[in-house]
This record gives sequence, C-alpha cells and structure tokens, in this order.
Amino acid sequence: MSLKYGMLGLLSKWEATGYDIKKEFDDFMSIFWHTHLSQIYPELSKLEKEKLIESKMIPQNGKPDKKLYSITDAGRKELYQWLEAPSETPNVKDSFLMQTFFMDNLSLEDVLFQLKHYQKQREARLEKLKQTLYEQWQMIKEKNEFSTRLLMSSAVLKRGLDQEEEYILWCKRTIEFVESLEYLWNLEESNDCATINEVEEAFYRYFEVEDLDELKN
Amino acid sequence: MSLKYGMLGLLSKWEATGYDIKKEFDDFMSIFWHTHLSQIYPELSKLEKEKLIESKMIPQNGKPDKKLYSITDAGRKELYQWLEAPSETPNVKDSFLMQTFFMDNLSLEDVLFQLKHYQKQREARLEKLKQTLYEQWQMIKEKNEFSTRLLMSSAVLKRGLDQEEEYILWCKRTIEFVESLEYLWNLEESNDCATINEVEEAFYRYFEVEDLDELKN
DNA sequence: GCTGACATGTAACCCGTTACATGATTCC
DNA sequence: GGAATCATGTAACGGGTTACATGTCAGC
Repeated sequence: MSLKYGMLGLLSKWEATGYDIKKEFDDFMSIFWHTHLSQIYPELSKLEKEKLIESKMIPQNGKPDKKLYSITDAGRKELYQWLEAPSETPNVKDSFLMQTFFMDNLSLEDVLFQLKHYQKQREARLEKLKQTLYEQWQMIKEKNEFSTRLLMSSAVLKRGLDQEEEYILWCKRTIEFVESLEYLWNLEESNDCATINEVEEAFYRYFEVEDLDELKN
Repeated sequence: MSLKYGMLGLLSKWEATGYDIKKEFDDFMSIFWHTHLSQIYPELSKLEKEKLIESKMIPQNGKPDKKLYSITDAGRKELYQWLEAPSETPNVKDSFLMQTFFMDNLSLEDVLFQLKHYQKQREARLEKLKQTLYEQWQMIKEKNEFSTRLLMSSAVLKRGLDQEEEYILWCKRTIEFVESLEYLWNLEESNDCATINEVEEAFYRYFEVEDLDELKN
C-alpha cells in the first residue's frame, strides 16, 4: 500500500518517468523501501486510471520515448491525507534475527562466523550511507540553501545511519557475549547445564543492567 | 521463504500444532517475524508432503482434535543447511520513514504530532519487550539453568530492545531538530530560503559530528 | 564486440493478508 | 448471553519477485 504513496510523494516534487522513480527508490529511498520496475509500471497505469496522476509522451532522439508523469490535484489530496494519518508500527521481517534465534543448532565457530559475516555486510551499508550524507551536505553547501524538504530527508538519512551503526554494535557485543559463554557449547555435548551464578554477570553486562529490578521502571 | 525455516526451527525443539506455532510467532518471535494461521496450515501441509515434517492426530476431550507435528531427519538437515548459509541484509520496508520523508508537505504542527505519536507507539512496544525480558530472566532463575538456546534467544531479545530504544531516541532528537529549525516552515511560505550559516550548527548537532570531514573515515 | 544506461512493459509465480467457515468449552 | 481460547482449515485478493521481451546509443 505504501508504494502508491511513495510514488505520489515523488511526483509531488518533480515530474518523472517510471525509470526515474526506480532510481530514487534504489538510491536515497532504499533506506526505507524498495521495489522493481515491473511493479512500478503497472502501478503508474493504475494511478493514471484513478486520475491521481497524468502523463505526456516525450519523444527523444537517441533514446527511447519516455512517458513523463505528473501529479494531479486529486493525487495531491490523496497524498496529504495519507501523510496526516497515523501509521501503525510495521511488522518487521528480519531473516538474520530468525537465523540467530535458532543458531544454538550450530557449532560455536559457525555462530561466530555468521555474526562476523553479517557485521561486515552492515558495515558496507553504513559506508554507503555516510557517502550519501557527505554528498547531500556538499550539495547543500554549494547551493547555499536549506529547505524543509532537505530537513526531512536528513532525518530519514540519520535514521538509516543510526540503524546500521546500532546493528553493527549489536553484532560486536553479541560476539563478545557468545565468546564469554563459550563453555556452554561444550556443556551441551555432555548433556549438562550451567548454573546461574556463572552466567549472571555476562548476562547483566550484555543487557547493560545492574540487576533484574532495573527493568521494572 | 523464511517462514518455512521458522517453522522447522520451532519443530526442531518441540512437537507442536499449527496453533502452537502461531502462538510462538505472536509472542517472542514477533521481534523478527509475524504470520497468520491461514498461512501456517497450508505451509505445514506442504512441508509434510515434502517429508520434512510428519504428524499424528491427538484426540482430546473437551477440545477439538489436534494434529501434532514433529520434524524428520530430512527436515533437520534442511534447517541446518539454511542456518549455515549466509543471509543477505533484508530490504527494509518502513512506511513511517516513508511518511517522514515526505512530511515537508505538512505543517510544523502536524509533523511534530506525527513524530510524537509514533514515539509513543514505540515506547509501548519497548515496555512489552522489557516485560518479556523480565519474565525470561525469572524463568531462568527458577529453573537455575542456562543453555545455548537461551543465549541465542537473549541475543535476539537484546536486538529487539535496542531497536525500540534507538527508534525512540531518534524520534526525540528529530523533534528537537525540527523545532530548532522551526523558522524554515515560515520561510517556505514566503518562497524564501534559509542561508547555510543559520542551519549548519543544528545540522551538526543532529548528526553528532564536528564537521563534514569527520564522515570521510 | 560487450556491457551498461536508458526506456517500457507483460506473465507467471509466490508470499502474505483478510475474510469466510465451523464448533466446543470456559470464563465473565 | 457474549467474548476468549482451542483447533483446523479454504478462498479470494493484493502485493512483490523473477523471468521474459524489445530496442538504441555511448563508452570501453
């Protein structure tokens, strides 16, 4: 349902082709959404049928003709209504966390490998976002202007950066946590169980609390 | 694709009915996945056809008969293969961030309202997770045992808590950021633009950097 | 000569959601 | 009497992904 509004939102700023829209989704908007050209084109047709957007054909030389879409008043109204409506917290789908949840089935080495590998992936994403921030800020400095548009996109960019940084930090801390309780993997083989006292400290350190009651505020 | 492995993962620990599986997804596993009974039942049939799980009917008095599923050796193998495979970083879909991205279309009041409203939603989720952590820890203390199973589920729980805390913090900081640049909304009406100097400080404060070059490490 | 950017689409398929359908028991 | 819990499913629909299909031009 959000794809529709993402497209209306973009067309509320500029006229664009399906191809242009895809590039925005792949670039900055990839922080919060992604889609495919094969989804965009039918959706554009649908929105045009609903009179929320309209199009004109632009012939080009050396390149294929393109269909330039623009938003209508009805489309703007629809967009504003969605923007004002409170949005529910999305149901996350994080397959890496699902893997992690069942990783007690793996050997200690495999667990650590998976965590370190995933951390690297997240680090690569963080670098890309930092690059985006740098470019955006340079663009602002050149143009010497700052608008509410740039304010809100900076907020989204900050969220993207935070998210990556936090995931990386969690990977690091979880690696330490797992390593500090390494011996649990050996116990498992002998069908034995660790006692609480040996674990308590590592647990509190990992959760950054002093004791249990701290959670009850 | 991950639902399959979530179900296999659960059945690798206990025998369960479709109904039991749904409860797990609604409870702890909601940190990283969610699904519906109407998706679980057909998926169970499919997995049984593929010989990854098998079932037996359990007649009950006072309650409907139930179909208790258990994992097969082939199912275990399939699960372990998935666990060992590196997982790609998921493509996020965050409709609130999408809204935020286009919120320059709203009035300052509406922007602040949306941010504050969403923050409250996240705070409610955080409280629920803290409760889960408290309960899990109490259970561990009672049983006086700690296993790799509990270790990995603690890691996932920690990630859930961090995520909520970080989102809440981002909401707070973004509210401050928006408020500190309040006057941009008034400029917009007069088709004017703010100059860079007036904005630079607020921007650096929000992104927690000293200057631009700090991003280039 | 090949890859990638530009440009638009269709078709098949899979996954996920909502609605429909049934029926007993327990608790308020 | 009504809602919630236990328990299993089907059907319709909508959203998202992969594969297929076509064609030009620029740069390596």
